[in-house]
Amino acid sequence: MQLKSLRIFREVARTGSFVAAAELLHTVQSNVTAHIKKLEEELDAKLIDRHGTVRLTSAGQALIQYAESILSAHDEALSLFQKNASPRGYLRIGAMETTTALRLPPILAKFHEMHPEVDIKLQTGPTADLIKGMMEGKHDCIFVAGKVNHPRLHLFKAFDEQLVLVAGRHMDEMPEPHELQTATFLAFRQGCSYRQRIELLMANYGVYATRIFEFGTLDAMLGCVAVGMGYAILPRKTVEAHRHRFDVHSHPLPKEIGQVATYYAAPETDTWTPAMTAFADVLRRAVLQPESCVDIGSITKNDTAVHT
Amino acid sequence: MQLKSLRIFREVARTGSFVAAAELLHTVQSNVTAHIKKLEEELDAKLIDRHGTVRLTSAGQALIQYAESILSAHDEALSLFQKNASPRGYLRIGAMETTTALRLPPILAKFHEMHPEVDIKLQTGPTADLIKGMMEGKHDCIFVAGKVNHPRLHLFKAFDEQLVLVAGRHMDEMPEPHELQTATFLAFRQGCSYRQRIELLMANYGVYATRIFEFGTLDAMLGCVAVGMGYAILPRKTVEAHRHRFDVHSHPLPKEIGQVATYYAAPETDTWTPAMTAFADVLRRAVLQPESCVDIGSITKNDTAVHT
DNA sequence: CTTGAATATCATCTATCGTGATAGTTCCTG
DNA sequence: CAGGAACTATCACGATAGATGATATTCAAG
Repeated sequence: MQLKSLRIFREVARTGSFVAAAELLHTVQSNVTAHIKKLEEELDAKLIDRHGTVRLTSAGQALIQYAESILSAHDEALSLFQKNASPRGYLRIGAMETTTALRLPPILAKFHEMHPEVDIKLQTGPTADLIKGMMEGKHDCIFVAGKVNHPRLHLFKAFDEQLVLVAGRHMDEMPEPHELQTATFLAFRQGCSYRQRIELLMANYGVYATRIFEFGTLDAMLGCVAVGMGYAILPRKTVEAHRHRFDVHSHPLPKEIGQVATYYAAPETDTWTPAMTAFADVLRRAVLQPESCVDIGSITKNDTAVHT
Repeated sequence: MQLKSLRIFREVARTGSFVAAAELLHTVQSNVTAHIKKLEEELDAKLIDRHGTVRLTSAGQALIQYAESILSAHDEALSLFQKNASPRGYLRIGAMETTTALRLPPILAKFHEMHPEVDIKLQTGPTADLIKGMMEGKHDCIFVAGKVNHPRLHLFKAFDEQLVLVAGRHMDEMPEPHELQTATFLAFRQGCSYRQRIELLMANYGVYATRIFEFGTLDAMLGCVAVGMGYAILPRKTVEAHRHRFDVHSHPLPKEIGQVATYYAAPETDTWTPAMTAFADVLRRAVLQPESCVDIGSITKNDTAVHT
């Protein structure tokens, strides 16, 4: 059985005529006859009663239901890959907690506005998990800290983040090494690249054993930092965006440690669904012209200006 | 896009190997490659990541969902026509009110017991409507009074019915012509063949204008006959089956009028669904060996023997 | 770097499909 | 009932696409 045959069969059933079906499907009548005949032979049942008026037999009526569902699924599948059509289906994005909180909302909003038929599935996790997840096909694309050194990867820098040391008290300058050595650090769970920065920072100060508490969410972490539980390392914009809710203070990290880029990574473009292509377009445009998107970072900066 | 290609694609996705898929589908590896390649060209997207381990890309994962639904519908359609498999799908039976009430229950019960996966749709109506309905494809098969003189019809006698004159009072012999002439007859609506018998009977008696009330259901008709509203003409077994509920009396009609056969009619066998074939089998067996089926007629005959 | 297992490519043969001409229906009309 | 119109079936042929086996290439592990 062939999809072509089912298409022809359906058209014959709809129009009630072999000739009409042939014209609508841009072929000739004899071809219609041949396809119907082939179907009938395969199923060993007359599907169409051709005595005078063309009508479906019982067998034909039984088949037409399945033909409809097969063909509609087929049409849907085709439309999913139609390049010029509005993209549909799923888009499974993986992103770090901080990126999700700070950077993605305006971009996702813009994307959803432009392509409302795409179902977005956003999953957060540390960089290492995200990369693994994408390799295993669990994410279509990911936002991670730093470059991913993997061949055959579509990769571009999405955001520049300035990391700061966050504490519950005001800091005029970086804390002394001995102070940091005994301090507790709050970080996301294993795999978060910012966490590696903590260790890098400590190493700079000659400190190698650090006490690190793990947190799953940004809110929990900032809440604990605010009450003085310890230090955290986070993007400056993230801290600023939340400062109106948490009484936290920050101090810039040395440039070579504090500068980190968030990259957008996805498999090669020829494996993309149209939804992924559309998302990459929106993302690229938002990154190049940040003004065109609502930047919640800048809004909250103004907000918090009142509080600081 | 072709069903074959989707089958191959699904198998590759399941097994994670071109070679394994080829073996399972009884073909060669190069053919698998070709089909996948064709799909990828048609959709203009890489569906499978062949680096080391074979895995679906985002595009592949998007497609596989549709492939599954297309193929499962296809498989269902095929199984519907599989001759040796247990029949499934719909069976739309049309039958006269009296046949439905008296003859069909044991047969339908037997059929349902043997083929529980078939959905039976039983519709009642007068003979003329049933024939029209079947010609229009609304019924798969019908039970009608008398032969249907149409070529290309599968037709066989299912039941012999003995028609009787039914009244609310006892009749030692046929009522006198003048009695019948002024009487009211109760019949099913236009198209019922038993109704024609009334007119035939009247003509025999030289009566041409008869007063006929129309009823939609057997119960309503018998109820009205019981309270003396008029006469009815019905199969003897039908009357007997209901006599314990209605106080009605009957008298045999003259043989040439009273003898009527119920025929089973369906389009030619090559238009049948397996469900229809199975039903015809059950029916034929029940007709040939009435004992093998529970005969509600005979049961109620014993029941009513107490009442008469 | 080599090896083995897997996929891609290629040439070839075969089966299938689409086409146009023609033959055979059915139904309507006079 | 004959003739014609409209439709479907059949057929032969050319084009296309599919299946196959041999061979080349790729990839990852040792």
